[in-house]
Amino acid sequence: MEQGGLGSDSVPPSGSIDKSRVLDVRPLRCLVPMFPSSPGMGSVSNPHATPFVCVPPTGPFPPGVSPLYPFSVSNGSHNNQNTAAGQPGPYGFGNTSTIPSPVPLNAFRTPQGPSINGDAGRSRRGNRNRTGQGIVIEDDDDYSDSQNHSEPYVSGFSMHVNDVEAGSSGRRKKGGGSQKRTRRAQQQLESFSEVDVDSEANGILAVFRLAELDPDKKSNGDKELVQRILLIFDLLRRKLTQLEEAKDPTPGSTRRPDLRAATTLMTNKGVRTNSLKRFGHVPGVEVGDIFFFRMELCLVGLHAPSMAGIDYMSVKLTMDEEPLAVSIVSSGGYDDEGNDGDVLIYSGQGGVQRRDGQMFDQKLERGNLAMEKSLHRANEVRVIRGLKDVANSTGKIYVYDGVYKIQNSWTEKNKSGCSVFKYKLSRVAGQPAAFTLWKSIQQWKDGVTSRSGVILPDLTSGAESQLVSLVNDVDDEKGPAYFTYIPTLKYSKPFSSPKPSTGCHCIGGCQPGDSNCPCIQRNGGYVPYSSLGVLMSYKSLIYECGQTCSCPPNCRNRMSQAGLKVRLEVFKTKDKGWGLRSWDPIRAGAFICEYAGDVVDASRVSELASENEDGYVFDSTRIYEPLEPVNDPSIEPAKAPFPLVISAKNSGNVARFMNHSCSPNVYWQPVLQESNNDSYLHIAFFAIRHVPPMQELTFDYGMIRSDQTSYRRKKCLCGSAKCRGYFY
DNA sequence: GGGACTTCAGCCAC
DNA sequence: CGTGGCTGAAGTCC
Repeated sequence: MEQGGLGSDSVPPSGSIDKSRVLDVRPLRCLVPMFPSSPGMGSVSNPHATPFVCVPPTGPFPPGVSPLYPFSVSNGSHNNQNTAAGQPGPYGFGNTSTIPSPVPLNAFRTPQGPSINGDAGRSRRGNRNRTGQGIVIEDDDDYSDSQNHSEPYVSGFSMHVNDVEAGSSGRRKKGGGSQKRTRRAQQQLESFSEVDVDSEANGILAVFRLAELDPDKKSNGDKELVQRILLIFDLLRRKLTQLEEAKDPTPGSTRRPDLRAATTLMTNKGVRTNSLKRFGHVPGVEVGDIFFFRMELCLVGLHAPSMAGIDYMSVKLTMDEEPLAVSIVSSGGYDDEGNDGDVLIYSGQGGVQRRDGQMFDQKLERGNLAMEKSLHRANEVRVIRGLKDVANSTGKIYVYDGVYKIQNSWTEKNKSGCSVFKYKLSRVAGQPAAFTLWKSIQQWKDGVTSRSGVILPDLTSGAESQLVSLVNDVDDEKGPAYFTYIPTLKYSKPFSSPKPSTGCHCIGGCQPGDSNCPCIQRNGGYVPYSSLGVLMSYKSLIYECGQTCSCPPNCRNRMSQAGLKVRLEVFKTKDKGWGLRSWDPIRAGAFICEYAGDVVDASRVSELASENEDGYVFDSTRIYEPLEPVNDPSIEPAKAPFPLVISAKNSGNVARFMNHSCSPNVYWQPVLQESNNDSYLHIAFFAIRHVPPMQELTFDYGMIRSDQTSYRRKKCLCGSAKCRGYFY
C-alpha cells in the first residue's frame, strides 16, 4: 500500500521516530501537482471576497465602448491562499502587481434578483422604457437599494439565478395544457410516483446533512459542498435508474433520471450551490474537473442553462444594462473548428429550428449578443468542453477547461448558406492543463507521442487486459521493490458459506427486474451495477455471481471479476513513493480494481504488520469511517462479513500502489462470490466521485484498533483540509 | 406572475 | 456505430 518505505521521505528513518513530534505534525499543504489535475486552483474559499478588482484598461476599444474595469482579474483570496500554501498563484491572470485600488462596487450596479427586493426584472423593463424615450434617468430607488443591500452586494458582480423560497417544495409547475399534464401524470404512475422520488431524496439528504442548506452556501459554495452536492446528485440519479429499471426492465423505460434527480434537488429541495452567477472561476470547481451531465454543471453553478451553450447575465454599468457571457459549453453541436488546445472557435446560437432542422440566419441576440459584448469588455468566459465518452458511446464528458477571453468575432456562411456567428477564444495563461492533457493522453494511446518517463510499458506483463505503465518523471528511481503481479486475490482456503449456494440460472446474464434470480434476491432485489458497470448504491456487502452460477463472465453481476476497465499507470509521486492514477476519466461509482494478494490468517495480522513495514497489507478489521457523515444506525458502514487480511508484499496488483488519503476519491466494498459451500470474499475499489485523468487515486486506509499495536504510524501527506496528520 | 420560447441533452431504436 | 426521433427542464423573454 503506502510506498513510504521505498526510499521516499514520507516516513522518518526507522528506529528513531519521535512520536511526540510526529503527533504534532500539521497537515501539509505542499502537494505540488505533478500533473495539472491537482488541488490546483484551491478554490475561492472566501465567499465574501470581492470577485473583481480594478485593473487598467487594456484596450484598444472600439469607439463608444468603455472598458469594463472590474473584469480581467482574479480575486485576492486566490493569491492569499496559494501564497500560504507555498505555491505560486495558479492562474497568472491574477496579475496583482498592476492592480490599483478597487473601484467601489456600487459603481456597477447589478440587476437585483428576486431574493433582494422581490422585484425581478424591474430594472430591465424600466430601462427599456427610458431608453425608448431617448432619455436615461438614473433610478434613485434602485440606487439607494443597492447601497443599503450591502450584504448581497459584497459578493459583487453576481446575481441570484433561482432562489427557491423555503417551503415551496411542492412547486413543480408544468407548462402545457391539461392534455399534456394528464399524459405526464400517467407516465409517472406507470414508472413510479413523485412520492418515491421525494422520499429517496429526503433519505439521502438526511444522511448527508443537506436537508436544509444555508442560503449563503447556496449562493457561494466551496469545494466540500460542491463535491457533496455532486455526490448526492449521482447517488439519487443512480437510485432512480435502478428503481425504474427494476420496475420496468424494458429498455426505454428510464425517463431521464438525470433530470429527475436534478430537479428534485434543485427546484424542490433547494440543493444547489454557487447560484450567484459570476464571472471567472466558480468556488469549489477546479480547472480539469469533469462532469457527466449538463445538470451537474447547473447544480454547482458552472453553467446554468440546462441545454443552451451560452450562459450570460445582464450587467448594469454606469448607464445601460448589457448582457455579458459568463460561460459556454462547446459540445460539437455546431461545426466548431480549430480547437487547438488553448484556442477555441465557437459558433453562435440559433439559426436552426430544432423541430425540423430548418436553418436560417443567426441573429445578434441573446447569447450571441452577450458574446459580442464580452469581446469588447474583455471579461473572462468559462469554457466547458464536451467530449465523447469512450466508455459510453452515446454519452459525453464535460471538462472544465478554465477561463478564456474572446479575441475576435465574425460571421460565416454555413453549408446551407445561412450566416453563423463565430467567436475565437483563447485561454487565459497560467491555468493548469485540462483539455490539452486529454489531447496528450490520446496521443500517448495512439502512439503519436510517447509518455515521458516510462520505465515499463506494462508492469503486469500481460496479466491484465489493459496495459499498466510504470512511470517516473520526477527522479531516478527505477521502480518499486520486486513483487509478482497477480490480477486477483489468492485464497489458500475459502471461508465456508453459512448456507450452501447453488447459484443462478441466468443463461444470458442476470437481468434487472428478474425477481426469480437468487443473486438479485440476495442483493435486495436489484442488480447492484448499472449497465455501464457503475455501482448503484453503497452496500454493506455485494453478492456477485460465482462459479456455480450459469451466467456468462460478462454478466452484469460479475463486475469486479471482469478485470481493469481503465488505463492505469503506476507513477512516482513527488513525496509519497509510488502511486496510482488513470489515463482515462473515471465516473463516480465505477469499478476500478480489486485488492489482489495472498489471503492471510487474520490472527497473524500483528506479525504481518511488523515484518511488512512498507504496509502492503489490506486489513478489513480496521476501523473505517463510513462515507456518510451521519452515523445513522440503519446504515451499516462497509464492513466485511469475515475478517479478511490480504498481504500484497510478495504478490499483488495495481491496488497495492494506491496511497492513503484522508479525503480520498476511492473507497472499497466487500464483494462475496459463493459456490456450493465456499465463500470467496473480495475487496473491490470504486470511485467516490468523478475522477479526471491523471489525478492520483487514493483511499482511506482506516484507523487501527487499540490492540493493533504493531502497525507503525506514518506521517500523512494527503494535504486535505481534514487530514488526520498520520495513518497506518 | 405566468406562459411561450429557446436551447451545443440524453437515451434508445433503427 | 452514426443518426433520427422523442421527451425534456432551466432560464429568459414578453
